[in-house]
Amino acid sequence: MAVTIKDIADIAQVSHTTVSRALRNHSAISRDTAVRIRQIADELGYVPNSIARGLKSSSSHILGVIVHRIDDPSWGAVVDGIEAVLQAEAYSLFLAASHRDPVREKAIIRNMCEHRVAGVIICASQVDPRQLQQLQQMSVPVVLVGNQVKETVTPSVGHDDENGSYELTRHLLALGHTDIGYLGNAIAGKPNDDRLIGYRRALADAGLLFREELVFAGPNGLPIGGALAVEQCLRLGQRPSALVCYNDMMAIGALQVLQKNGLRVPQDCSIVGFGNISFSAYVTPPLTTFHQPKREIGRAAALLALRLLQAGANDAAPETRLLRGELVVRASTGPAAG
Amino acid sequence: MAVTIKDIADIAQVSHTTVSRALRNHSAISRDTAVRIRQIADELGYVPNSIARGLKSSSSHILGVIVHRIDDPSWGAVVDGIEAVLQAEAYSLFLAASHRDPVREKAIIRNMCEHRVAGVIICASQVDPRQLQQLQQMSVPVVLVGNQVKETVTPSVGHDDENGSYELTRHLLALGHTDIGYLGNAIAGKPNDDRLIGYRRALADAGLLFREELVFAGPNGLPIGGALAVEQCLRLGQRPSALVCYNDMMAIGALQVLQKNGLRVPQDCSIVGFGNISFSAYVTPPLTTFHQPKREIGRAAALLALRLLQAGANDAAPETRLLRGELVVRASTGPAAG
DNA sequence: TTGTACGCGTTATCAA
DNA sequence: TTGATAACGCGTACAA
Repeated sequence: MAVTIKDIADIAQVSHTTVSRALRNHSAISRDTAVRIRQIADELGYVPNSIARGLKSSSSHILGVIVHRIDDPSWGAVVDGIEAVLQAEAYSLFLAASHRDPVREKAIIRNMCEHRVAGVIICASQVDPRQLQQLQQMSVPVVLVGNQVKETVTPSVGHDDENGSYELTRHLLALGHTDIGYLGNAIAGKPNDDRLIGYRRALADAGLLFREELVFAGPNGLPIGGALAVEQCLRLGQRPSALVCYNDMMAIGALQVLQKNGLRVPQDCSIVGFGNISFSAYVTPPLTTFHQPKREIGRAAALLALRLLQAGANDAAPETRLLRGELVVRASTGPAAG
Repeated sequence: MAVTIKDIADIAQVSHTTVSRALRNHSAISRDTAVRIRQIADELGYVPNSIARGLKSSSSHILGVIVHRIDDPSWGAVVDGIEAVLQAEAYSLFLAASHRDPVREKAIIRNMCEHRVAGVIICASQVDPRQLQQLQQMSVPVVLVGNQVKETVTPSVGHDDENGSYELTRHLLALGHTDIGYLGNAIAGKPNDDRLIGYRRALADAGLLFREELVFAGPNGLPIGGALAVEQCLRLGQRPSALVCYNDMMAIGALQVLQKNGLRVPQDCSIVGFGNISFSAYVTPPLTTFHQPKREIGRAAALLALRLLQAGANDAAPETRLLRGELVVRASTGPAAG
């Protein structure tokens, strides 16, 4: 059994109240007793029980974070940013992975409610609105990261997908490309839509027609998804001189397929990713991409969540912050041939 | 304020004791009242307070996990494996990142003690023994993953570094290589030592002399570390025909430098990594490496931790499990020239 | 400056 | 089958 303030009180010959106050630097305690009590506490190896404290104060100092997968290079940095803020603010982090399974997601949210988390940050999830309701009913503030739902009344933090895609496409246009394809992610929802919109807007701004036949969709956002999408593209006889990919992983998969088919990148086909995951710099050729400030997004989400739960959830203006990234030009893009 | 069993009791006109029993399927409760009470609980949206339950039962159903960084491709999968087991066993996961900072690490462990975690899993950390003592004093079982300390009395799970390195080196030897270099990680400690041992043993078994001048150390286990190590190697005029790298990230960095210097891989120099991170398959050429069953390691660590805390920490035989991986041959290795 | 008494939400013991 | 009461460890009015 762990040491309690009562144990300390017995030894110090005072009441447990006095011990409680002494350890929490309460004003109305004589210096002598405070010092004496702290020394005893140290000797006994006293560690306050935050479960008891939480019960009393009905606040857990825990934030829940839900991701799809923990070993996902695009989200690890976001969680790392969240964790950094929480650690600085003496909050703890409850992490759970939904694996895109609604049943699991429900169980996770239930579990977090049972543990009375002070807030929840949900990453890139198409959350069932009923789950959110559950949280709101317990007046647990929720912050979405990389919101995937169109109409949102929930505070969220993300990056400007449309802008990123616009800049990437503009980069290719500036290199003289006119036949630019888009390799999308069929299961991404809103981010994919937004990136497609940015791509189309850039084309339009350059006075180019949008061509439906240059848009392909992979079954997921992994290298295999990019590989399948580009294979479909090649099979249909399309040979765009440049490809905008939903993300870096898909671009990497597409890159491999192009090279396997004897196409040189960027001489025969330029290619851009999205996200600037660390490995995008290490493929051959290094990938031109759009940097998402992931750690910053995580930090912003955590700060927003903390602010919401301090505000008492009453004046929770459903704020949405979009952080901007920046174009990272590497060697996978080059001038259009001819 | 959330709904409590007392609220339910008031409405159902019973005592809160009865409510507690009804909700927990206690035997001595009439079917009628049980059903009635459960219905009221549902209507009110009752969610049990596990803080209160934890205070009463002095068990938190929380496991703490400490990693260096959350966005680390080598550890994400381990944590994902841990999380999967915990979720299945209705445990929650407390995640914290130490960033190799002893001060942070201390604060993290303190925090976990305050939250009365049922157990702690520490990943790849050179933990200060005094911290472990703190945990043991609270009789919190600890499981190490990828133990970095030589003499261990703490249960741990890991992979067989020496064996992996041995197999990789043997693969190169079988291809006819005799000048094989080793690019180590200066800050890795035991894993690096073990991998070096495996490399040396393979050389010895093949009747080759170990040559100190073919061993180089990078300042870290990142691509830049591999790049610096191989640059040092080249600068010193050494031209091994094959390189064994501490891990995949270093191998990727080294690969880039070799190619930048006009050396073809594998024709001029074969190279192997370690770990089989997902991206090792997507560099050019795809990397020959040694697969570590990371998710399995995570699962094993979680299961071990749960077993220890159920055993009551008395008969905690300091078990050490080493999972074996397997050689993954890709295109970065080829026959020795000549 | 210190102590008494109570409550946070739940479970367990004992009695009815 | 149900209820009254105590207890988990801590914080805090209120009293001394």
